[in-house]
Amino acid sequence: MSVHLAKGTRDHLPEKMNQRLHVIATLREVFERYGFEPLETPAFERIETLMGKYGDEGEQLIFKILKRGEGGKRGEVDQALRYDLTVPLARVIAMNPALRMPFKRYQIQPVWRADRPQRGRYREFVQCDVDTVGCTSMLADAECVAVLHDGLQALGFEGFTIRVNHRALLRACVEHVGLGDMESSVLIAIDKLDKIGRDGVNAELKGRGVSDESIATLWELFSVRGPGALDHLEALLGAPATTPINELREMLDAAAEMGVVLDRLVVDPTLARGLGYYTGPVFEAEVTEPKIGSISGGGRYDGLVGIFSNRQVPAVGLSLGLDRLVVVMEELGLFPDLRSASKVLVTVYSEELRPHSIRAVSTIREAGIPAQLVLDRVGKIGKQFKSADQAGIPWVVVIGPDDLQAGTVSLKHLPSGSQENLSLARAIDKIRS
RNA sequence: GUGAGUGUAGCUCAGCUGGCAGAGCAUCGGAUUGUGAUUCCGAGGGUCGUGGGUUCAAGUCCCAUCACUCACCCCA
Repeated sequence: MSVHLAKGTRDHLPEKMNQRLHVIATLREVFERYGFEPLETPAFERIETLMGKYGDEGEQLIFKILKRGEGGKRGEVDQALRYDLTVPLARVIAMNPALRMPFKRYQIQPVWRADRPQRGRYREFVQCDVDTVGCTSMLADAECVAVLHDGLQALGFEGFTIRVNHRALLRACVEHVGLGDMESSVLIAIDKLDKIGRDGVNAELKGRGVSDESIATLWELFSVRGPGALDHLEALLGAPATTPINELREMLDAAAEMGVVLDRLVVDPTLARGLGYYTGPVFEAEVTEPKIGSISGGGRYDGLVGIFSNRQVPAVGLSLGLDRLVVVMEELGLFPDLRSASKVLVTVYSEELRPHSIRAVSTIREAGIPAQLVLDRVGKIGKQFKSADQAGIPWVVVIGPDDLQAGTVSLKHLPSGSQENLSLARAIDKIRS
C-alpha cells in the first residue's frame, strides 16, 4: 500500500518541530511583552458564522463539513473548518459581552483553506494572530505595527518592510477619479502593482472599462510612495481624505515613539489587502530576499464584530504566517542549531558498567540538564560517539573501568574535541557553563 | 477553478537515435576492542510512480491514471 499525505498538508518531524516551536516561543514572548493574552477557539465553526465574511473567492476555499446522518448523504453542510482566526475572535467577542475592553488577545492555531498548494502555501497552516478589540485609538493600530516589527526583529529578520495604507484613503482616491461604484475591482487591480507592474495594472483596469483619463489621474495620486505620500495625497484629495490621513499620521508617529525603525515603515498608497472586512489602516510585512508573498498582514476592521452582535465594536489586528516564516527563516539561515535539545549523551561502556551510566544520567537530569542515555545493546564506544555527533549533542560522558577506579567520568566536548577526567559534579558544572 | 512541468536507490540527480540499472551524498561493516566529525578499504540498497499499448527488446516511444512542483486566481 502506498501512503500519501492529504494534499497541502505536512508532517512536522522533530527537527522541523523544533524550528516551529522556536518561532512560536519567540513570538509569544513579544506578544506577551505588549500585554496580549492567549486565546484558543475550536477548529470548526457553524457554517453561518463563516459564510459572508471573506468575499466570493475566499468563501469557495472554506472546507465544509457534511452533516452527520441522512442530511450528509444529501450533501447538506452545517459546519466548516475555520478559515482564519479573526472571524472566530469576532464571534467570541459577540458571545462574551462582559469581557473588559480593550480586549487584547493572541492566538496561535491552524486554519484550513481548500487552496491549490504552492511554495509557502498549504491547505493547513498555522496563523499567529494579535488583535486589540474595543479600542478606536490609533495607538492600538500603532501597537500592532510595533508588535509586528518587534516580532520579526526578534526572529532575526533584517531585510523586511512594513507597508502601510488606509482603506478610507484608498476609497477617497478611487472616488476622486469617479470610480466609486466599482471600488473593489479597481482595488484588486491596483494591489497587484508590485507583481505585474504598472503596465499590467493598466491593462487590467482597461479591461474593466476604466478610461485612460481616470487611469492617468490614479497614477498621479499614487506617484509618491514613502515619506511624502501623505502630503502629496492631502494636497490632491483635499477634505475627503483628511480623516484617514490624520489617522495614519497619528499611527505612524506613535509607532515611531514605540521604537519602530522608520526605514522599515513605508506608506504605500496602492496597498489594498484582500479580505473584505478592513475599514481603516492596513499593513503588510514582506521580506525582500526570498520571494514568497507576504508573511504578515493586518489592519483595522471596525465592522466585523457588529455583524454578530448588533453593537459596533472596533478592532484592529494582524496575522503572521508561521509556515511561511519557517520557510523564509530556513532559507536565510536564521535558525540556531536546533537538531537536539539534549546537551549530553552518557555512553555505556559495557553491560557490567551500565548501572553506573544510568545513575550518572539520572544525576545529570536532576541537575536540570537534558541528557540522553545509550539505550541500545552496548555497541562500540566509537559508535556511541558518532550517534551523539549526528544528533547534534555537544557533550559525551564515558564511564569506563579507569574512570570507575579513579572515581571520575570522562567528559568530551565534541565541537572542540577537548576532553578531561573529572568528578561528575564538576562535569555537570562544566556542561552548564 | 485555468495553464505548464516533473516522477529512476533513503536524498540530489545522470541515463544519447529503444539494447544487461548508474554516480555523488547518506546508511552499514572494517582499518581503529576507551573516542565522533577528517582519511582509506568494502558492502547492502531498485516492480525506473501506477496501469495498459507499440516492439524481438521499453527507464527511454504512445495512451490513461495518480502524486508532486511551478505560474495564474487568491492569500499567511
